[in-house]
Amino acid sequence: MEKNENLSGDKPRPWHSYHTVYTNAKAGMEGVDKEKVQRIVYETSKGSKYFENEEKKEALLRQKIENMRAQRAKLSAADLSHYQTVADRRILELEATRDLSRIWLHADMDAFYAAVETLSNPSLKGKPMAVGGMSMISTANYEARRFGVRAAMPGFIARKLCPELIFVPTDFKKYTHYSELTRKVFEKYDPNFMAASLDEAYLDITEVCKERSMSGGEIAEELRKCVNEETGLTCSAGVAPNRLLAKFVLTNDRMAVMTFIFSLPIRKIGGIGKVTEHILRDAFGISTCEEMLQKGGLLCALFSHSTADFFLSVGLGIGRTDTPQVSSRKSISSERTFSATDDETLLYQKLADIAEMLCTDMKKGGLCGRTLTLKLKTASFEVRSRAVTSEKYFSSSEDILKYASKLLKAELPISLRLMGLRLSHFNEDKIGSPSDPTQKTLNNFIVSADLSRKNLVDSKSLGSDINDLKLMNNMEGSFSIESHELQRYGIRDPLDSNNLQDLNVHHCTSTDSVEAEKIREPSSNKIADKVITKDMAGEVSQWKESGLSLPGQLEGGSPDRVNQVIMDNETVFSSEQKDGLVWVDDYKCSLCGIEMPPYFDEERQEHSDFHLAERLQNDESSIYSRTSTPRQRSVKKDRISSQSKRKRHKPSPKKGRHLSIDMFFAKSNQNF
DNA sequence: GGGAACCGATTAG
DNA sequence: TTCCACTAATCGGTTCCC
Repeated sequence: MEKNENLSGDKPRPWHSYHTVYTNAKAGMEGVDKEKVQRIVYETSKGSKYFENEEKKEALLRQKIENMRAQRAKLSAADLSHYQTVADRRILELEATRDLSRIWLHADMDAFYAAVETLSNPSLKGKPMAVGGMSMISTANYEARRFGVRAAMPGFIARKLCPELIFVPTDFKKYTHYSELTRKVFEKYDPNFMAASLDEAYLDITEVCKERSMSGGEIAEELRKCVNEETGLTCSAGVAPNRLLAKFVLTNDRMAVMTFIFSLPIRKIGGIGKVTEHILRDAFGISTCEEMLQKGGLLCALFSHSTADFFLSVGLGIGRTDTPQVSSRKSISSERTFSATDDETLLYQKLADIAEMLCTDMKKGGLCGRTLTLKLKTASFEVRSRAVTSEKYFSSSEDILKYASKLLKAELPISLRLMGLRLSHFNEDKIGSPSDPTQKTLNNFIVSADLSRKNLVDSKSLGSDINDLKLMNNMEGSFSIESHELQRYGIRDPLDSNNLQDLNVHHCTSTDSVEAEKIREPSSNKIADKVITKDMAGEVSQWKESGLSLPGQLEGGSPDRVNQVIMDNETVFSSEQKDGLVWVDDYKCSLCGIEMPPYFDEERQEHSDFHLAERLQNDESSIYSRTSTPRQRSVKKDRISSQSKRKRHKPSPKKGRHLSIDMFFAKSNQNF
């Protein structure tokens, strides 16, 4: 059946062009009929929205690669010579940092979740089994892997590959228990070990090796036995001079490292994923780590400092050897997938649920944040994010939902299959402690100063003459004036309904100072109803039609909350009175005499904010006048909504003509 | 020009 | 029958304000 279809197609083997990660080698997948797996995955996916989106992404990647090839072709002989010199110098500098004095061990539990499930239900032994569900698999045991089934594969595809596959739902309580048992073993070898996940850890075993006069390999063997005795589970362990290579077994000898790394495919390196692999291979002909060094000049010419640095380090087999300080969490998020819908009532209800989930997690960690990011995945699998930063730190579900609703509202109408909320920019203070924006600003100042210093140190060793590389990013493509550029010149599209949204956000934020104070009132501490009723949804559309901001009732429905919200509304709609401003004859400012027609809504509001700010500045008792004026805030928010507007006109600015050299390498400087 | 905020993209488990 | 998750981190680009 499948063969016939393939034969009748234009291309004899169309699945070959469908790049998935499922055919990559993974433990237990040796001998898998890759072509068969690839074909089944293709046939199962073909025609779906997901598939179409993947095709779009691949087309963009091909375009990006073409673009890089074109840039590469533009380099003159002089350029190439220059960047080769840059690369050579950088290689020498990196080589000077090589540290062969440490021994790092990487422990990785074998098919962890599946193994734990088999331990608690021995009847699963020997049968193909996967932990997860029809939508996604977390782990597959080795019996299932022989069929091509693997982690991060949708369950329904896995079932096509292996019809007798047994599905076991995830049970994190169980995995956490076993994880703790393994960590007790790890602690014996390195009290400061780095846990990479529930089933993975990096250990600096240098001291243990010295104390016991044992080699890294011997310690690794002992640790594996110990883990097995304590948990009944098996694990793999690699040993190397640094964390970049700790998944392999290498001695602390430069030649051993270089010999090994040279023939190593780049995809084996942590931080190099599917996209980077394709770019390096198709644009530069780089497949092995050795080629990273051979083509170092090109990499320095066409990539950023840090990226080129990472590539050269990979070519040299140099990775991190220090034990980083325990870093605190930087963000917390919650997201949920559901059947795609454009029903606004339903979307607001789901948003309220997610806000509640996030709030619960925030409370567990005692966290407060001030930047809320709304993540959206459309019915066609396009992913977007929209963020807003508040002057004050917050963690209540009411506050989360308030900001989230504003962000979502700007995207409507839309058909979504996923929504998520992330809170970041944490306050170090715990919930319940008095909120003092001035103090927090100071904290932020100290933190950012530290970060700046760190970045400075990190980049100090880089050659400054690579700075001009950034020019390369702007070389491609022609320019035309688009919506965002119009925005830049202060020209607004009168037909853009989002101008109203700008106004909405503006109205709300211009009163943030007043509202923020109110939110701290005891009444706001009460838990509000999270579910938006149909009636309330009706109000949503009413407010939408009116082009005014969402009233707070829609963001929390308890009577206590309603009182507060009414007060908020008063502040929203009467801020002009509060600063004493009246538009004489609906035209002239009563305070300074400036003339502004009634339809200059936004400009009028900003003008009103100006007077309000002026007044607040005179009021020394106002803490907000010491940190950020309403004028400043309103401008910020205006920018936020402007950006949203731009995206709506041009959903993927990076996907169009402005194909610059994007960043590809997260984590590259962290773990290695 | 530097910094902050926002956004999209990549990676990993 | 089911039809591609969730959490976290990071980086480069862009825009805007000071």
